[in-house]
Amino acid sequence: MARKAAGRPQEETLSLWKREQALLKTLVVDRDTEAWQRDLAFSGLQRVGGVDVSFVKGDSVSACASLVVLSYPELEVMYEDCRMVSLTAPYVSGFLAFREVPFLVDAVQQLREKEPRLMPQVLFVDGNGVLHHRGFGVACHLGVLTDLPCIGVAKKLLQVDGLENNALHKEKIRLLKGGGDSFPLMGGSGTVLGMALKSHDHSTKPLYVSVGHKMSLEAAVRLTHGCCKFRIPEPVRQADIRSRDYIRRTLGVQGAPALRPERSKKAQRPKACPQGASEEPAEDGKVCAPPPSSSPPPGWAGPPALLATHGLQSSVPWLGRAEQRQRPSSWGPQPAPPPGPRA
DNA sequence: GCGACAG
DNA sequence: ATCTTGTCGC
Repeated sequence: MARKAAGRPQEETLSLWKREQALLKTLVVDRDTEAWQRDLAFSGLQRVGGVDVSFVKGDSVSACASLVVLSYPELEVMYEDCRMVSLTAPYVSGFLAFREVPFLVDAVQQLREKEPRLMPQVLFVDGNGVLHHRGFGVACHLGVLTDLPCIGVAKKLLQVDGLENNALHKEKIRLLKGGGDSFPLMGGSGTVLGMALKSHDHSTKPLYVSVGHKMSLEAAVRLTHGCCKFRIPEPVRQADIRSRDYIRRTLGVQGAPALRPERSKKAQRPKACPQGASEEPAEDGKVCAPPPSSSPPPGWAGPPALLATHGLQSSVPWLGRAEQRQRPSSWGPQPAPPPGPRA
């Protein structure tokens, strides 16, 4: 039943994915768009989110996608959502978003519908933003589709555009003094694609931070440092820990290494965690900062419309209209895309 | 054959 | 991403 999401996609699929990335890339905003991002203490920032996808050992399709929201600056978990999913796309370097982003968008969408007040004001994404083969990594992709500020945080340097994890690079890392120290990662064209950040005093390996969406690199690096109790930013670390625990709990009992659809109905219940003593009626204009973030200009139909203009259909869902969210897998043994400028 | 390879 | 226990150190 569960098709394998293994093997390399056909060259034509990769070509379509590249076009999709190129189009959506035009929607990326690499500057600060929110007031709190420019404040030295991030005043106004109250909720930071993190996403991650963990995998089942011997299974190439089963995984757990998680979205967590933590309070800032306390960094305490106030919302957690873990769900088992069946991956449809294989992992291909440079196309990570097509494998993981559909489920993350779904998680954000569900939060937006059921607990809008817990919507994070920024999302930390496990992977790169503009530090990418074509300048559009998973953090940009998720940012554009959710319209949320996003920060790309990778644990390893993606060697693109002239960037190399060579002796010189390693030496620069060695020269980082304490937590918060960083150095720019300049691509061949002289553009700064990201920053290598020593996330805390006793960390040897740096973090590779890059802009995802709606935030400047400077603010992204500063906030990343501000969210690190350990090497990995707490939002992503919690998403990782909890998604792995979820897999252990789901597979631990009943032994068999198989997915269990019957039980998933009851198991995938997101939960809002009580925060300190804030269980209030909460009317709209309370202590909280203004709703999520700005919306696209009126008349703007969103990413799907842009793609349609160019004869493409979204490979991942979008949070606009329900009818847009149909079959996420359009790259399988499907007929043919709508008439358009194909090779 | 060799090197690269976010997660 | 995952494979993997104990061990050394603060």
